[in-house]
Amino acid sequence: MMEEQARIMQALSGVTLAGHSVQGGMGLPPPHGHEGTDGDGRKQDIGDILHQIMTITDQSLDEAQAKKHGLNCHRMKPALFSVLCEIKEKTGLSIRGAQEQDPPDPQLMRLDNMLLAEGVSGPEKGGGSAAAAAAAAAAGGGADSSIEHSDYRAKLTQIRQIYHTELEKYEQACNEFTTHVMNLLREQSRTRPISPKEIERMVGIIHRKFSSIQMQLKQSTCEAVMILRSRFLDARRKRRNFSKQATEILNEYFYSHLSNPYPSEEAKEELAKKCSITVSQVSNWFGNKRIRYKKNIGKFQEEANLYAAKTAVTATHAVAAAIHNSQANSPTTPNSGFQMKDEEFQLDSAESKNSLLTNMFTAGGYHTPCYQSDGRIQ
DNA sequence: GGAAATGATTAGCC
DNA sequence: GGCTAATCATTTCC
Repeated sequence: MMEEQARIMQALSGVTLAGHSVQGGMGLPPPHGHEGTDGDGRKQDIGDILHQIMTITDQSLDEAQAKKHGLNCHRMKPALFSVLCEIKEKTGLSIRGAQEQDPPDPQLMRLDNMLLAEGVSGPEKGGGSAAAAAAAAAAGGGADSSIEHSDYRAKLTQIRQIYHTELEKYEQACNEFTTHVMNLLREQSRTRPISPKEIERMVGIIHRKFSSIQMQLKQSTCEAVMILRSRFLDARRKRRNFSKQATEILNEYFYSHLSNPYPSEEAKEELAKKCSITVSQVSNWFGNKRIRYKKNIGKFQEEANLYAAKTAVTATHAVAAAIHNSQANSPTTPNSGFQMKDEEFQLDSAESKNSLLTNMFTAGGYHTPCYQSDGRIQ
């Protein structure tokens, strides 16, 4: 009985994956200690070794499989196998697995959260449009910013695509490798003691290895997003002057509301719309304008006059149109008396407006916007 | 190239 | 939160 067990043990230890029994089966000479002492002897030894190797190579797989099958079918094999499993269990080889339930990695959680927030991972919501919109608002509205916005989104979409492609590749590779290793271990479990727990542990190790690769991918993706974001936000400093038309609209409003140059939220929105800029840009503009005007009224006088004249012309046109309409609608109204030359009216109203504005910003003038003690215009 | 103009940012105030 | 005042950074003008 004991003799038989020993024979099986020897056979099992000599069986390799391919099913070839190398040392015990083929009877190769030991590597040291039996070499020939002369040259001819050595040649003979090498020749023998080569011959034996050739024998191994020539040996059919079927034969090896048959041997292996023979061992597996041996009546003592299950008993011996369970004993070996028991011994292995006792040595604590499979205990480690229980301690490898790691808590979620905070670094990984941070990366996941960031990728989710930026719209790289998770369901596609326009490729981080919220971040892009926020950045676009800071960078300034208008056509240019919408170009930058779409540029940002396009680049983010690119990053997203690369990320998902790579992630898919990793997952596929992980699954393939896991399946391969599991099959290998299951196959080997027929010839050596491998418990299901051990296979599970091995799968866990593989998954952890692939997770670390995935983390690197996530880290790289986050870095790419950060670089893209910082580049995009840096564009804020590269300001562009507003269009002439926009500046005119803002100035017109400013000088026509000189006594109270604080547009309401609605007015700001309207101006923003007209000027193709953001509301915050309108606020910035008025903030700058108020302070610069206040600091140097004299310098802005000419500009004030110009816009006052413009406003007057616009108002005149509106009045003229109204009169024209009323005349058209009431044929009894006499035509004479209200027909003024635009040029004359422009001059008159410009002059009157000029004096009005001059008065507004000189001490004692009726419309002088009184600056409060803190400098605010009343 | 330097000065002036201009849009944006920031700290502090209310 | 909106405003002022100071300042920065960039663009425009000469």
